[in-house]
Amino acid sequence: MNTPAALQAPKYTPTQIEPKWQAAWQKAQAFKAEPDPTKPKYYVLEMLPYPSGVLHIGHVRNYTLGDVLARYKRAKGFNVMHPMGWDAFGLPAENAAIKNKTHPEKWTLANTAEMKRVMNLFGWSYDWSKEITSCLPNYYGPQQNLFISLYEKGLVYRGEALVNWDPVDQTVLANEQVVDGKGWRSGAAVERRKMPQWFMKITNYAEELLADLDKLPNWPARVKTMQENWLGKSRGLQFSFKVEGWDKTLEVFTTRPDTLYGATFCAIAPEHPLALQAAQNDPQARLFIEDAGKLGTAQEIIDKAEKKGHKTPYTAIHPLTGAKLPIYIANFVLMTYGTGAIMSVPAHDDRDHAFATKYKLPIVEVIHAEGQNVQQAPYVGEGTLINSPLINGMGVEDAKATIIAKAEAEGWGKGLTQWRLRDWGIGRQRYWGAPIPFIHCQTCGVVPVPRESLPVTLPQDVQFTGSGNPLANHPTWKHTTCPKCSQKAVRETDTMDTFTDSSWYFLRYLCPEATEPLDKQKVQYWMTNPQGQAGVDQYIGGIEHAVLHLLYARFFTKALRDCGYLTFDEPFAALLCQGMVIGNSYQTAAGEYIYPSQVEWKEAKNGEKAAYHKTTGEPLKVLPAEKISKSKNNGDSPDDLLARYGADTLRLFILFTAPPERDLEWSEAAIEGAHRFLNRLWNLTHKVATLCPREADKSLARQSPQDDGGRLLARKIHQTIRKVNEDIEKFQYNTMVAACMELLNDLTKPTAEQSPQTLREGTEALLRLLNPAAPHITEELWQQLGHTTMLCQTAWPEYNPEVAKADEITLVVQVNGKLRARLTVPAEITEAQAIQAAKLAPEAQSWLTNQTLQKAIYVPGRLVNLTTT
RNA sequence: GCCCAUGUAGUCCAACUGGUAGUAGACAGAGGACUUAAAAUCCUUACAGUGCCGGUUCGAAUCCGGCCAUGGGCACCA
Repeated sequence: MNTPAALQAPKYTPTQIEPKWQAAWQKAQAFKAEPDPTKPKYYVLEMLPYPSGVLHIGHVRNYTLGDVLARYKRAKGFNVMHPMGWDAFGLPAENAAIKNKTHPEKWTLANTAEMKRVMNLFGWSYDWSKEITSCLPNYYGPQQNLFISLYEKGLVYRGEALVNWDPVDQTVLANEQVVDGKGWRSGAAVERRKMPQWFMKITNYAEELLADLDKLPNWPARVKTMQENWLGKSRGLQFSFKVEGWDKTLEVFTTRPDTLYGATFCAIAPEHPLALQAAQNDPQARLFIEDAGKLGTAQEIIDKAEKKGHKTPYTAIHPLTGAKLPIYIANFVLMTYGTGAIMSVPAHDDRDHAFATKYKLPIVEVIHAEGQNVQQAPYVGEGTLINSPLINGMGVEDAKATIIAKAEAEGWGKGLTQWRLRDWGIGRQRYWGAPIPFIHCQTCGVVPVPRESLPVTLPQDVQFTGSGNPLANHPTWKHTTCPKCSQKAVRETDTMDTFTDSSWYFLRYLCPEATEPLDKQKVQYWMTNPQGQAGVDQYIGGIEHAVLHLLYARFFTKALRDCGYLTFDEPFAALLCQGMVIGNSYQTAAGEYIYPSQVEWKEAKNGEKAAYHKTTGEPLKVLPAEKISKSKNNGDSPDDLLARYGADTLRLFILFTAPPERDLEWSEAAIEGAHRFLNRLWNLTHKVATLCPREADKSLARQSPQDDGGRLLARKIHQTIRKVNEDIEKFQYNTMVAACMELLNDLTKPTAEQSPQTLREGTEALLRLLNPAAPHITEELWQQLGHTTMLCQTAWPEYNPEVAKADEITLVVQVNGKLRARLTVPAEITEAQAIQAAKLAPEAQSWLTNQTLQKAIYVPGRLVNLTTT
């Protein structure tokens, strides 16, 4: 049905129109956001990227989701804040510095420039004047200022932590740098080592962090559950064992005091003082502790490792029975949890059972349940207490209370609320992070850097050898004088965990130029709502941040509130966690990761397909799909796709291909479909521009077309407007795009040309609905249709419920739950009429004859289910 | 190992949250039209499926229990 007009239309060339409109938006400053009391505000935020240098498809997904919302809300009349920046500190820059001899700052800033270039090609509607870069002093300086406020509030302290120590490189390793118990660079076996460390007192806020989850109805339930489990509030008994052969008592915490009579041994962490004591006269114990240390600090590794123990000469005296319980040093007990020691009840705990079986320790059943044999498998459920003189016959809860009361009365223990959450260790022995603004003085101790001397900046002339901490190794940087006594002193050489940078960036976006860390007025405008919930109105980011980043940012908000910077409790009023984009990774025999674009699939002799390197032809190992990451190179830069299809196609495709929360295995297979759709939209609009002259002030609703085709088309248009509205509000962007495709299918039917005015209205509505998803082509076509105001400054279309209303529905007739007939009935049918119609439905008759009707279930607008006896 | 999710045609996904499983929408396939031919475009169209086992219900893709597979997190990757 190509009309001459459509044939004459210019070809859709994204490479021409996309830069044109990007320039137009920039010239109009269309996305600039400043406080405006006359408009409701809307703050859309996407998680800021780590500038690896490659913008991959996961970013494209994240930022397109946010951009649809930002553009939609602008069209709805909101004053929209939509900023972007760079989480620019972190390990990869330092690794690159060691590998390529480039300075981390040079490497990082080159990466941000490259990523910003690509980001601009996508037409995301950011106000770039709000950009922050966390590795620059104008960001981390204010952060140091806030850090000192937190210190003054008592929320920062020095403590000790266990770290992965690489004895060859003399450096602390991140968990990801430990591979099979060895340092990834040096290959040396790691040692778990205790180090002085900076902490933030997040545990002060444990109760509030838990309680306030209830104030976040617009967060995904799964994220709240994960945070709740992470906080891990539990009620239990902390008590002490007297120890034979030791002058101190052994403190343990248990959530199962009811099983106290079932305790048959104790287990202590390899770093426990009693373990160290035992090691003094026992070389075997020393070896065991050293060996346990090789597991490193990662919980996963410790949990999965074979449970091992070493018996000490000490015994703990059971507080109720006086029994002597052997004390084992155990590789699965960690000093950083609770007291670093546990009572072990093998009959009713999985790990204890495995341990007891291995070392042939007694297993004493104290909770009985039918059909359970605790000698074979532990039983952790409810039951009746046995073998426990004080509490025999009780249930678990009563028994817990009784034991706690007894311990408190006799003074050997007390009931206690325990949290799984530990304080946040924020110090890093690395160069590429915000310097912790403190000075160590021999006489005055640890002294904060005076605020007027901030920022404490990183030195530029640094050697990156991979050995030790570059800041500590720098010849002059750390030497300074004490701000209190003016004596010679040294700077702290630890830098901050990069999670610190991302814990408050959403506030600094609102006032990137402010001399104070935060401009209270601006923060107040953008972060609070006269009615409704305070915080970022919609935060969007990957599910991988469900716990750490989001918990730290929540903590920071509460801490800054208590320091007087903020007036609200929670940073993010609503949260959308997009699913991961995952992809296979490809590895050469040498272990190098190859980008998917470099991979070619060829048929091998046995008929199966195998992966080969495109240029070298070398066979590649295909690894299972996982999160696209910079270390695995399993995501291509979308540059190539952009050049072939344009930004609008990519945006539309990524929205269309799956609902936002769902994980997505990357495949380009369906991208052609999105491109085809835009081409059809292009051709239709050019046809409409010539066929259907513009009648500026006639709205479709008032026009009420007379003919049937026109009326049906008008209905479809208004149903689509309604659906797109609903879908955007619910983030169902995939079905939103599908609805637009449906409308286009109707608009391109030959019959649509019989109602030119409706056809034009429909095309215009479609352009407006698609604008948030595909902003460039819709702007261009809007202009082609004769409009002079940009779409990004045009209000959202309204739908008319009268026009959208259906007048007939399909009524399904079931007999005993089985589909037997479909009837077409008027939309406003009553229940009685519907049941009557169902009983008379011809196709249902054979199922109803000689049957006695029991009841009729009516679901309005849907079905009637007739049940028989 | 522990915590949290997910599982529907050959593929990606719909299914108004317990009510017609697909004339939701696409990709791929087949056939046709147009073309000297190809690409592009348009038209027509087959196939078949709720991971497995059990339960609740008039009715289950949807709720419950168990299992399997996949993904995310596990505190120094971000």
